[in-house]
Amino acid sequence: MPDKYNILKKNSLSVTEGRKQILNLFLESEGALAHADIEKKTDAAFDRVTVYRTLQTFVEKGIIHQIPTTDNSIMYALCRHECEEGHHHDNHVHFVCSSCGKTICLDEVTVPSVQLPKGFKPQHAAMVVSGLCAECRNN
Amino acid sequence: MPDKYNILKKNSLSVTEGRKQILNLFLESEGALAHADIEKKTDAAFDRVTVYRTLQTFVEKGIIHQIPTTDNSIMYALCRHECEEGHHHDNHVHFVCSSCGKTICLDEVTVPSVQLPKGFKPQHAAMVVSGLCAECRNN
DNA sequence: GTAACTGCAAAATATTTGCATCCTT
DNA sequence: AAGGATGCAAATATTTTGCAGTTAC
Repeated sequence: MPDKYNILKKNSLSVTEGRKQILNLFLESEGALAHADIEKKTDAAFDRVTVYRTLQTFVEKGIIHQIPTTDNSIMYALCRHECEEGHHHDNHVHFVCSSCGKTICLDEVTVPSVQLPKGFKPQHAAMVVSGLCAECRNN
Repeated sequence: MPDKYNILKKNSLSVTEGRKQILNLFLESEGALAHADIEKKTDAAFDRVTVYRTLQTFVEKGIIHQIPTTDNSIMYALCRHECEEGHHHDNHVHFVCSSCGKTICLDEVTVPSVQLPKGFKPQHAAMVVSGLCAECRNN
């Protein structure tokens, strides 16, 4: 099982209180988190700037990945599979529930490849599906 | 061919100078535009607030659609096909060139459907592919 | 001890809201 | 004339930067 300490060490990052707690939030959360979520969940124990910098560092190291949104925010989620610096493997579909608002990584659903028009050279593809999650559907 | 006046009329919007010019930008542009692009291209002829409100109105009416990004911005592009209020048909793949930065609607490439885990009910899917566009590839 | 990390202050940017005025119909 | 749209001012929110002090190794 993933361990805060080892994840940080493996990425040659100093093990600090802030990084441990923020990483923990991701490990515990089933869904993706936005910058604002992290501030709330840590009860503003850390400076807003520290949160920005921590998220940026985690993305650069490939510990978390960004999920595109349509509302001027970015969602972040753990990279479950092997991610290295500069080489993310967040090649899975993301789901946003329009009822509860949760953003979930569907790790087992791979982004299908598409045939692009002549000349285009694809490097990365992201897919976000919105709708009702299993829980909200039954309410 | 699409006509500014008719597009606005059809959506029961008053035909004003700002709306005509902003709509024109979209009609002329081959790619998607961000709020900032519009300010630049109109040479700040309109108040920043007017641009916000115009974009919001256009999205609500289904004249343009939003393209999700991973950088705290939203790109907007014309809905080429039939879009009605609340019912967008922007069911095509978007391409972002990592070299020139352009965001392009690949109207002819449909977002493939994926098999979601049990219980999830999909309503809408967005797909953004990044890589090199046809032009940048040859440079 | 040194390099890396954090917090604070402040600047720069971006977005929203209210209201008076102007324009479209 | 009436309702809708715009511009301006101002409040709010978000993100970035520099630097000094603190912490991890």
